[in-house]
Amino acid sequence: MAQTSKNPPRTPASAARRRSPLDRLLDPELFKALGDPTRLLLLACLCKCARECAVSEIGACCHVDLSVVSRHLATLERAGAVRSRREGRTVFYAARFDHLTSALRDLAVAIDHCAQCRPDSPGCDC
Amino acid sequence: MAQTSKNPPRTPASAARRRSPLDRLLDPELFKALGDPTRLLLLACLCKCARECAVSEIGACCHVDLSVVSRHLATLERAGAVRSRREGRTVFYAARFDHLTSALRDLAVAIDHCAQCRPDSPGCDC
DNA sequence: TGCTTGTTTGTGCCATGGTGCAAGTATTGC
DNA sequence: GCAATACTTGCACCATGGCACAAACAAGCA
Repeated sequence: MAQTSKNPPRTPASAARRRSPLDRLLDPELFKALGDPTRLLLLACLCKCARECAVSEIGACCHVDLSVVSRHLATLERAGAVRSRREGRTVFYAARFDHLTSALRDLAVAIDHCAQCRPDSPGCDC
Repeated sequence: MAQTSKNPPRTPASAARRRSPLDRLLDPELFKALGDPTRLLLLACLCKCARECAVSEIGACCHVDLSVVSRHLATLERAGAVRSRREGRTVFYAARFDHLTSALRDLAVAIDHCAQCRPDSPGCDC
């Protein structure tokens, strides 16, 4: 079998062609969702509260229109950072702790793996 | 002393007022830098190669102008994801493995901490 | 001093996206 | 049904940002 594919790629071009766990974990949607200060503030509030919070309640933590808060929360939900649940007229949002931490830790593991791979180290799947 | 400040915040509004490790770790600049697909591709290539790569070499891994690659690399460097070093005419970029993984792991730890804090659990600094 | 290579910076174009306001939808209570 | 509450969606405005092209800058070489 191709032993070469078990070593780190020699050039960025060959690295781009090769599939690795990194490609799945470096999710642009998640990082794009976390790239806005207002959204980070909302997410931080949900994490700190560590419970389900209503949209109107969450809106009190920053100075933007409630419609903007609603949109930001929807963006965070699409990215997998929070989940929502409707109860009557109220929609509750909560941080997805497990999903967030595993996404971060899995990525850290994948990056560590790349760092440890050397041209002469077998078993590399970077 | 204020025992209440040692419990999780009860509302998102009070959570926003409170300083916690999360506020420092949820860095918009880092996530904004990681929020673009082209930049993620460049970073992935640098991680997979696990060595210093020249700008022109890195440019071969995606189909955008070299000037765009240069700007993306500068953005990644400002965010702390990569470092650069000039050697003659050539500028070498490399992934900052330790910085990246510690940023991710520290954030995971802070989020975990929030998840475990309960209103009756003392010592909370979320 | 040119000439070449490697990279960055200036500029304009265009798409994306954050925002407020207003209108619409969903659900409950009277 | 009607009004009130809670949230979402439509829309217009504007700032940001990714992009290509061209020019400038940096460094080595003839």
